[in-house]
Amino acid sequence: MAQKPSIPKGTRDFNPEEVSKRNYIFNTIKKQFEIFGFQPIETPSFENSSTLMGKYGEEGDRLIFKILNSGDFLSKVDDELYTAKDSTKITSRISEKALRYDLTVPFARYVVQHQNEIDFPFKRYQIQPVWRADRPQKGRFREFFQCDADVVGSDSLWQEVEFVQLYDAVFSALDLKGVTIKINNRKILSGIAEVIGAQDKLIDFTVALDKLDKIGEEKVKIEMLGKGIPQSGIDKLQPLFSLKGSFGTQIEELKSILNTSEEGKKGIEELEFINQGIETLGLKTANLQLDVTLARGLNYYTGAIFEVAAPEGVKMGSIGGGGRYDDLTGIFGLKDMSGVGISFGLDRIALVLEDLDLFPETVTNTVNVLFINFGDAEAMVSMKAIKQLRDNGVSAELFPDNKKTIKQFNYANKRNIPFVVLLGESEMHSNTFTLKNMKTGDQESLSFDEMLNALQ
RNA sequence: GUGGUUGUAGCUCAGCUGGUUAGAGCGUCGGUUUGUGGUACCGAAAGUCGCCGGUUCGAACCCGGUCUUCCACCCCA
Repeated sequence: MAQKPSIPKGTRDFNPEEVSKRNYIFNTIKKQFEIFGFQPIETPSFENSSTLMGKYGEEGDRLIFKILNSGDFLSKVDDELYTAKDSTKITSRISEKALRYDLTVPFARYVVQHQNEIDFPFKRYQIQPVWRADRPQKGRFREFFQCDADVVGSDSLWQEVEFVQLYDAVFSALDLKGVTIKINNRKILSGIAEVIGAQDKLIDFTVALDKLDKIGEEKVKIEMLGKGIPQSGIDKLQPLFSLKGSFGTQIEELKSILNTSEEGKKGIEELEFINQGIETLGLKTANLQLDVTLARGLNYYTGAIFEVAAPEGVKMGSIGGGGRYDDLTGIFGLKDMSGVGISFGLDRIALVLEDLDLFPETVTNTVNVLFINFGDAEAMVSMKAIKQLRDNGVSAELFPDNKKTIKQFNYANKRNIPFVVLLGESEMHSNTFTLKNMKTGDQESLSFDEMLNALQ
């Protein structure tokens, strides 16, 4: 055997069974998106670098796959730049395009570019692959699918309520019960930072706070101190570390912490509105949980922040995330356009469903009936019957080669084909079909119409 | 990007402290007179032991690099 070919790290091939399973998830999500009134769009797999660079922070820029210019790209690099070996500067000269990193920024670009054709509020969904030059881990790939639903052009909090409902609807439809939808609000985080005198260190503060359940209270405090947050401020945070209980009790606790911060109070109001909406409307299988340590996507989120955790006992990073971004289209020059959206991590959801064995048995499509090949004369008659079966919506096929019957039966077994038709010399003469049920082993001699009836 | 980990037939793995022609199970293919299967029996094919280089009389095994796997950090779906 020659040297084995391979695929780049963090990418995957999908076999027929895997594709079927993934399509099942896609279709379920898509159906709910449409039921909720979202419309599909697609954007190119690569964008101008200038569209993407700088939108995800320094870390994000590093993880964007850059596409090398065509032609003699080095000719644009002068000797001085070349000798300096400054990767960042050289990159901007030799690469002007980059692979899509997420679906939100391209969507913002889309909205700005097509603002005159769009009827606002615009509810769009988008299911496409994205690429990140990350180091792969379990559930972390360099090419993966995101399923995004966003609304732009409305700052109504009913949208947030709707997105919580949408998460619940999708995960319920997938029979993935007990997911936790965590919610937080950027304004609360800003408010806390304000109260403890660390407005200018919001990101450092939240990054540290985000690690609370992972590294514990003490280490979080140490990290905050290290980032220059004063001890007096950290002391004020004390009630936050022991924040527990229901949505309502946590809100009360937050009110007392944030009573001096206007922004913080605004955040609390927003959370209460969303929570009240959800309490009244109810959720099918998901739980909504306030989590003040949740701090994702702060580079652009301005209000609500969402993250979905798999049901307890499943070891997996978040399977969904999202939030409100008042200023997103602002970076592309369109002011005062508020947006809010959520994302489903298809690949991780697939891993979780696999883990919990939640895929329906019927997801894998296989042909319904295989005709055994006994030679060209018989095959011709078989093909006529197959053509009629197909015209009637029955998936059927002929084994292409006149191999030993035992081989043909083995093939049917391996492909999980439920029915086999034997059409040999005697059937040809009597104008009948011997239909065998491969599960039960039963077989009977039928006319075409009887066979069609049995297979439909 | 940092630190660690993994890599032997299609798949899952074995291979003792480096020593002659690298093994097993499953799968594949062929056969048990090409009209009946998923279970039986017989037989066969299949590996530059991830790749490159080094140490050694000799390396799947030791050393270095590189790629890959998985994990932690970072970040994130």
